[in-house]
Amino acid sequence: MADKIDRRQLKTKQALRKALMELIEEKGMEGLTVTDISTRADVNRGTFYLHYRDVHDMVSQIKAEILEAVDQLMQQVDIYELRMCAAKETTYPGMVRLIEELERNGDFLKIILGPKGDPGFGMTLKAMITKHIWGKMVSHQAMKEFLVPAEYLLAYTTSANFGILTHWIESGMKQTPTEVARILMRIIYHGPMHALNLD
Amino acid sequence: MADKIDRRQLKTKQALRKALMELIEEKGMEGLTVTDISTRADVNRGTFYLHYRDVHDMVSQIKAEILEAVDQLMQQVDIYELRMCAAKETTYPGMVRLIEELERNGDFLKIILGPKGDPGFGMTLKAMITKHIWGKMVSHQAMKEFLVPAEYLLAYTTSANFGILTHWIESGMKQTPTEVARILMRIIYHGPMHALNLD
DNA sequence: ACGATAATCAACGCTTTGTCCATTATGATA
DNA sequence: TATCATAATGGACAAAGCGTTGATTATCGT
Repeated sequence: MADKIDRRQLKTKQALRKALMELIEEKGMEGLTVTDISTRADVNRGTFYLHYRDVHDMVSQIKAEILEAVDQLMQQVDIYELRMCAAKETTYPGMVRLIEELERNGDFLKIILGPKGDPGFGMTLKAMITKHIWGKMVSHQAMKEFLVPAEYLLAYTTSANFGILTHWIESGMKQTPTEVARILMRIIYHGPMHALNLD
Repeated sequence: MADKIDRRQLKTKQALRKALMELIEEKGMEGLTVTDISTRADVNRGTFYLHYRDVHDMVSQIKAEILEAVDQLMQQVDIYELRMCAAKETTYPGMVRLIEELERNGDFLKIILGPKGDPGFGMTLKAMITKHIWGKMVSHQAMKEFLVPAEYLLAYTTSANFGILTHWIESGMKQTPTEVARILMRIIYHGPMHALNLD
């Protein structure tokens, strides 16, 4: 962290990263080649190998950065506050911050979560949601007799909320993070049926 | 369809397909090579090209077959019967049939829906669920004022149910199709909160 | 200004690809 | 069963990408 001050490395890394994003957007992840990336970045092919082992390694590093940031923000979520805010029909600030972080990486996420992206990334995100949010909620309940196995309930809620977020991202992030947070909280707290206004 | 009676073609196709599944299971989709497949299948590499354009094309054909079958079964789902069965706490036969079809292709689905699989396949499946089941349900409701945009409600319910199915597949299909159908119908009809037994 | 090191350039052997061809083996059919 | 059609084989081809190397040049930090 301390000795990454050489501008030459930064410049080529930025160039490579920019080229990667462009190429992924144009042709998807499939058949993405080192030659392509370095050519597009106007960087010698050999130089690529001074920074990354291969294409997969490069993409992995970017994914790791984003996952790290998201994990930190999720860790700070307080379930009690979350429920309180939901009851009061206000948006929980921690959730807004989380969604803002997603928005910040919108271009990459849209691709990596899209049809030509990396399913493993989405699964890791889902696992985070379970770990930090829904897992805690369910375990908090006194272990009553569930009508369905707890693991399936977790799969349900986690997928549902993840689905909302990916829909937002894939449909072009037309709502503000605050609006998305409100949608999420309403469905989370009141359930989908109530959101349908059927009660 | 009528002129596919040459056993030679069938045999090599089967061999190639078997080899593909084995290799995917061992090394994932990444770096899957024509040479690998034909070698494993004990088939001349040139012969591969008599049947498929490349690896991607081969996988696509298998995906298409499964999607075709699933689509047909979904098309036959009758929402009214589905709701009736849910109310009576019985399992809707059409849904069981659907899940049985998934079970039949379990080995392939587990890989294609897994972390190294093809995200596009899952998205297509989700789109089918929306089209055949949840889309109809929501559009059936008189268009009341939803508390959240309808598209997000669809994203929620579709992802949720898809999440249950994938969890079942990824965790090794330990429940019978009938059991999964019951889990699905309970959560669908009563909502996740009721499934938690919190009412 | 100088030493360190990042980036370049050219070349290497290697693997896979997709496409040939002539030849052999096998299935369908009369 | 004999015959014709065609599926599969084996071998070769150029093209492309890979990962690495060594000598050289350019740029950075101090």
